[in-house]
Amino acid sequence: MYILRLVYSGRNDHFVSDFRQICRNGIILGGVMIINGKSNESGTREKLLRAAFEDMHRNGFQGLRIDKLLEKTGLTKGAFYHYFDSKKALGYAVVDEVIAQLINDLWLQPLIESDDPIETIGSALTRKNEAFGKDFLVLGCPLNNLSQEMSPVDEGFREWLEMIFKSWVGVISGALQLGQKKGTIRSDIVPDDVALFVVASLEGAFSIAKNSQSADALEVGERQLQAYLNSLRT
Amino acid sequence: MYILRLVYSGRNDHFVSDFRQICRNGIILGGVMIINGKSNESGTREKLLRAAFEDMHRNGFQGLRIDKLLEKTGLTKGAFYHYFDSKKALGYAVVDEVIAQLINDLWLQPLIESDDPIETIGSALTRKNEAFGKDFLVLGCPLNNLSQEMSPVDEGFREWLEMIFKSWVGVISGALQLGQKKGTIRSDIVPDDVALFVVASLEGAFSIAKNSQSADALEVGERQLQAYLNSLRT
DNA sequence: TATAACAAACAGACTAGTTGGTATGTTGAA
DNA sequence: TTCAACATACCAACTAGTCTGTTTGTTATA
Repeated sequence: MYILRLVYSGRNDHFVSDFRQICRNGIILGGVMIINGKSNESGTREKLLRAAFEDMHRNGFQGLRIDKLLEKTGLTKGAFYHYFDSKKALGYAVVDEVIAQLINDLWLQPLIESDDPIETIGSALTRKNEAFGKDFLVLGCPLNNLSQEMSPVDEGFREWLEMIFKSWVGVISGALQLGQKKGTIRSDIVPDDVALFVVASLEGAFSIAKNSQSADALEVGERQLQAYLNSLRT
Repeated sequence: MYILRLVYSGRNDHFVSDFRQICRNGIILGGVMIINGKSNESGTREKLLRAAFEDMHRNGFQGLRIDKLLEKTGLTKGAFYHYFDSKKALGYAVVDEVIAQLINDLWLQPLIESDDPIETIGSALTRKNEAFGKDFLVLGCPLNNLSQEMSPVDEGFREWLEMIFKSWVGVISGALQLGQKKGTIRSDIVPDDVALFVVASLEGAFSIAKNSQSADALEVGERQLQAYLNSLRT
């Protein structure tokens, strides 16, 4: 297992090309880096991380209770504070090692390798629904949830999550730019703007689906998004 | 001041027409009703409500602290529990009397009276930015925030907020249907789906703007949304 | 191979501070 | 005198974090 670490440089053109390099090299390059880390042998840390992710997904970071986490995992305070300095450190680790990973696996990697961004986004939507069960429907997008909750409260969370959002938008934008170069995407659209709109409408649909606790909103949103994306084709 | 109370019937066609009636009559009709209520004379309740809304907007309902609220308003526990049975009752009241009101004033009423939905949605976006300052930018949409936070945690909140969302989507859909009848909106689009997509993309843009703490995302989102809406014109 | 020295990986009781909520008292107007 | 509208003191439950062990594995040395 590797630990993903994205650092956004702030310049989109560089960002995307650098990202491509990283994925080949697996090292720090330009604005983005991936640090290869080794997982803990014992599994205790991973157990805590996974359980914390689940609880945070359901109750938010502020709703996460360490005692409940330990009860759930069958571990103790000693074990917890051996691996994490504080509750906040655990939260950061979840963002760093779990949520960033999910976005990377589902969206970034496939898009970086893609020649047809619209087709790849569509397949990401499909894979999302296949990979994640009802939990993600009812509980919403972990990235969006945490961002909503923690952005006004904690600057550390906010910056980390913003980085992930920007990576996501940046990669979609890069894919659209590539499409423009190849002539498959209309040249009159602004890739950065469209990419942001894609992510926004997706997160919004997620949000409403979470509220209504049904797949309907998500399906409708994705269908409309697909229609919108198809209108970007030449 | 009146207290808005929306009850969604579940049928969109009925919903919209009924809603039109209510707004004329100000009484209970069909699936939706508005109950005229009188505000408390003393102002203490309103002071608590307003302060609670601000705190909930910033910290969420679970982050709202009664003690802090009382400190802020200069009131005491006695005053608080005189007007509200519990913290949750206060939360419900904020949804019922503040948030629903905001959505109603900004979106529902204007759209119900509108002949040109696309133009009206655009003007709502403009008015939104004028009426609400930076708070709404950094703190996000109150409806979306609370929905995100409370939907998985408390069924009461969830249902109330879902009702507001459905009213919002329903009214947009109704306006689009009217546009279709008048021939100003393309007949091949599905009003319900488009309406949901509008709300979703708007909430998503709000969400990302909140995370990045800048108006950029919101402006981009709204611009893209406008472009999308214009493509629905005949 | 036996053993001392040491460190990582926990276990579990305890604490200081916080939180929503209650019980009882006071006051001013009708 | 009655009652709404508060004020104040207090409580029980909860919560992140600490402190002091104990067990288990590793490593150096005789």
